[in-house]
Amino acid sequence: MAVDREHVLTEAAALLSRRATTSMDEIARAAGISRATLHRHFAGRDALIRALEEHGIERFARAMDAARLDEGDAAGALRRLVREAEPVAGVLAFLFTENQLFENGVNAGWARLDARLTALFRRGQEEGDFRVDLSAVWLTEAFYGLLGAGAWAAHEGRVARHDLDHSIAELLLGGIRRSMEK
Amino acid sequence: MAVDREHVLTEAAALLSRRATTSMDEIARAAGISRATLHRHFAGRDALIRALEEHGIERFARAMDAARLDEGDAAGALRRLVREAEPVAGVLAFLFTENQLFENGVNAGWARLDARLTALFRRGQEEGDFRVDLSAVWLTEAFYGLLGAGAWAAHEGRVARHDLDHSIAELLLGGIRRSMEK
Amino acid sequence: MAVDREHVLTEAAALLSRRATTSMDEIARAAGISRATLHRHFAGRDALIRALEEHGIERFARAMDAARLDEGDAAGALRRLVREAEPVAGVLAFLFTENQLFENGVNAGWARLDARLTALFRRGQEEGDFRVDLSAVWLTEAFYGLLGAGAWAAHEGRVARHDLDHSIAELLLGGIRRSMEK
Amino acid sequence: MAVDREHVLTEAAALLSRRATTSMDEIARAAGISRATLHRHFAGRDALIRALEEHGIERFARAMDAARLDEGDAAGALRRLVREAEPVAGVLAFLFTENQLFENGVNAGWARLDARLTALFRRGQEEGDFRVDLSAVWLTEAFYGLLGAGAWAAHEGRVARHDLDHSIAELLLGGIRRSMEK
DNA sequence: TATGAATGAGTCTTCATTCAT
DNA sequence: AATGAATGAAGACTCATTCAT
Repeated sequence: MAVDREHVLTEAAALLSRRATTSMDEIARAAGISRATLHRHFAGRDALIRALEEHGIERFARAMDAARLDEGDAAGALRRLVREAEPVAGVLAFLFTENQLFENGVNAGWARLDARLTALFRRGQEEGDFRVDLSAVWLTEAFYGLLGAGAWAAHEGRVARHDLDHSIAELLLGGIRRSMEK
Repeated sequence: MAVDREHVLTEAAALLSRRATTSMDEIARAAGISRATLHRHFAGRDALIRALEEHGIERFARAMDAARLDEGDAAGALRRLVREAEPVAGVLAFLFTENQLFENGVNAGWARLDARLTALFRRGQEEGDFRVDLSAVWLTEAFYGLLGAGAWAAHEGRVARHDLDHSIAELLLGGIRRSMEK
Repeated sequence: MAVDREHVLTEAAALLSRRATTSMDEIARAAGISRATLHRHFAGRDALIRALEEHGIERFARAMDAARLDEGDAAGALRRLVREAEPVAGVLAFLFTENQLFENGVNAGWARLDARLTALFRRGQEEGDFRVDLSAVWLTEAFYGLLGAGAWAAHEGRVARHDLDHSIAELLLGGIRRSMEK
Repeated sequence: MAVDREHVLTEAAALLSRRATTSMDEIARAAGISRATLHRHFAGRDALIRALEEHGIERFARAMDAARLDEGDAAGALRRLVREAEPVAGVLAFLFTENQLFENGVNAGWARLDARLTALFRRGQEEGDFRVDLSAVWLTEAFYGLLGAGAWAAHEGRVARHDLDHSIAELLLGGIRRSMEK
């Protein structure tokens, strides 16, 4: 009965994104294996988190690919990205708060993804679709923040998972205010 | 009365917001007192976090008062709230992440603050200023998410602290898209 | 199954009987295991003492069984009991001193053993062998007291362990005074 | 409001004889003073216990004096001693179990009192009143053991304090067995 | 390969004691 | 003289990790 790394990572992400101090024991139990086995598959706690990070990067990269960021107008691309990235929101939220990793700049993968996202916002600005008084870098951060808030709200049952894409994308694109032209 | 609880809590908030596993020793040292003294003032780690929660609630409540949420139009009130709440953003973000507390529903204080915030959004919708396709509850969550993202971005130096209020409030109110009427 | 709970308890009893403040570390070392392992087997100091109590109860109960309290005359039964119970005397003495446990009335096991002992004394009284001006309850307490004193005296080298049974049983049965009939 | 050392010692004895690990804080509170004040009057925990020891020695010595051990037959003297010593039983019991002191032989006072007690038993043996198959040293230990058991039984309400002298003295002198000549 | 058992390292917590008022 | 406050030292406890089966 080979252990399914993917499964373990998913469980780990679910737990760690809710409580950064979740113990190896809790993770192992949630994955249905023993602590020792968990250690056989991931050299240690750090390695597990590293793997989680890589897992998140990969899934987020896939979401970006699937969203075809370069096609059509920036707003449409952003909408597609929200839809594709939403399932990864939990992991992203964890990695977002797991600041040590970021501080160490351990993983160049993130920088690349951040860059792609920032590029999307910049394209929107250059094409005249997005406002320019909000920096593309800030919009990148805000994207993560809203995605995390959405994941959390859905998890807590405050927002219907069905509405999530719309809730996030529309807020991000149009803001709260009722706009005149509508 | 040499030890200032307020001071200790501020230091603790600063450290814990960045790393949830900060040890009691580190917190004590940052506050300029001994571990034993820290324990004299807060019965234990849990008690400290609980106190931090109460502290955050109180400061956020004060920010709400200072923002005079009921005066003027909802958008203006929201702008004022962002400005007043920004200094508390770090603590709020930590408490949000450290959600064990929330799960236990320990503190009714939060519910009350959430309600005030939701009421503001609802007022905006009723007065025709805010769009109604995004639920007031979701906007409440999104507010926290953006506030947290802003605090983090500023801490990481990706957004100038000086721009923070504007960045958060404008994104929240107007969204990314360049609106026609401007 | 390398660690033998029985062995650990025996060592713990030996140490704690002599010094109630013996540290977990000392106990662990005496048992030949690490502190962490000690904690793995006994959830904490309290749990260890609780286990010690159960252990003492069990051993004392076995001593009672072995002494066949109901057979022959009460005096003979008492002599047999002293002989069988003597090895447990140390633990019993500790548990008696460490009376927080008793105050909480945690363990009904004791009550049952006390009752058996009291019943023995009562039988002796009813059969005309034991005096009736000393209550059976008091004799029960006195039994423990003398057993403890004996264990202590032997440990301190003031009484030869070889004489212990005789010293305790004879004092209990016949008292100090030289009796006429002998 | 000068602190009454005697009062503090009495409270300390009461607590420590029930639980050897009673903290300085508990003792201070029981005595109605602060921890700091307790430390002003007794240089430290050890000093307090030392003082307690001396206090116990003194009171026990007085009890011996009052019992006039050398007068009349040994049995009568023993009866008087039990009566006089009974109020000190609690302290004695504590000091009896507080073995470290004994092991260190810190206090020659005890040795002297022990010697007086042993001498009484020896006198009884020499005068033909006490049996000689139980060593005087053992009888000394047994005396403490029974006194302690009595104090405890009375405290627990298992023996009426009124019966205590008789219960202890009679058991010690005559044992359990109904003697023929009575 | 998988795991129950064991442990070193480090954190939390408490206590006796000292200090400043 | 008395005490609230502060702390060093020491013990309890937990966790990530390793070992032996």
